[in-house]
Amino acid sequence: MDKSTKQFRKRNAILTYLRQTRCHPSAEMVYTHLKQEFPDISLGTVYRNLAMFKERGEILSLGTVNGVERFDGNTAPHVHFVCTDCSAVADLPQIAVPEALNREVTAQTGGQIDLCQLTFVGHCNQCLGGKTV
Amino acid sequence: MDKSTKQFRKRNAILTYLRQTRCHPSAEMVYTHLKQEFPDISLGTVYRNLAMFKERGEILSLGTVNGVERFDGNTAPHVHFVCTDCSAVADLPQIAVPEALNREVTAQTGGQIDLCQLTFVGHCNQCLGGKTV
DNA sequence: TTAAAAATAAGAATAATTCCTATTGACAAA
DNA sequence: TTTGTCAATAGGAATTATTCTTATTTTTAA
Repeated sequence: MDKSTKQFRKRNAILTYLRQTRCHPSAEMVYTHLKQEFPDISLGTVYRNLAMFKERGEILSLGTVNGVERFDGNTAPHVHFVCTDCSAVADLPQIAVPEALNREVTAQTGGQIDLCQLTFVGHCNQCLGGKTV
Repeated sequence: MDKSTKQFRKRNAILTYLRQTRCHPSAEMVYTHLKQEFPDISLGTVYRNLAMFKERGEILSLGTVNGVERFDGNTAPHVHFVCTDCSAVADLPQIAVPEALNREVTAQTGGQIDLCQLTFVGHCNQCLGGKTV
């Protein structure tokens, strides 16, 4: 199976876009973007493929922001900042998630940890009014 | 304004339940529970009051688990474990969120941090099959 | 070219949440 | 006690995000 053929054009475009962008898009945002290259793409295709990639662990769901699910093509562990005003999601690559926690949590719960999400929620500089007076 | 009057019976019952329970309920779960004491309560009332408490910072939204928003009456910073199989949400009071991070994130983003959410996502002991073979 | 399989489009269906409007309950003034 | 007013609520309609279904298209293989 050569996944680079035309057969998977749209599917691949979805994954490629998620890996390139830094906006942590929603299904709707992915749809709007791909519409430029594929005017006949359907929202159902976007949802279906996002669910498949998520299932396979090729992308991550960041949970919902103001009621809309957001995705991230960067599966490496990193931290996010969410602005509840404009719904922007930004990476905080400088902040490290303490790694030892996974083992500790596994020990405490007796369960299996798939991923660890650290998210700071607040208001971004822009929404606060721009200049820090 | 005396909020302990009959006038706010249902509103207070919602907050009281959220503070007492440890199940991190959804709006539906709150509704089902309060229905016992208030058979004529409506789901709209639950949603409206949850939104109000959240707005005021009296409760927290933990984000969605399998598409359903979950709430927490415990506003003290603490960590959660989410099972994506049975949608259970558990507290991990032993695990501390590194406090110094808030300042660091504020510095990096130039924004304002309202809260910091650390969530471990995986499968609980029970859903894994119970016994650790 | 034809058949079979996978991917997709389109839109219907569903589920969670929000909105709207009439009703109820609380309280103060008469 | 009655009446007026205002906030809280019930009930259901409306909305929105997401999933499901079915027919069509595309791809690959023969």
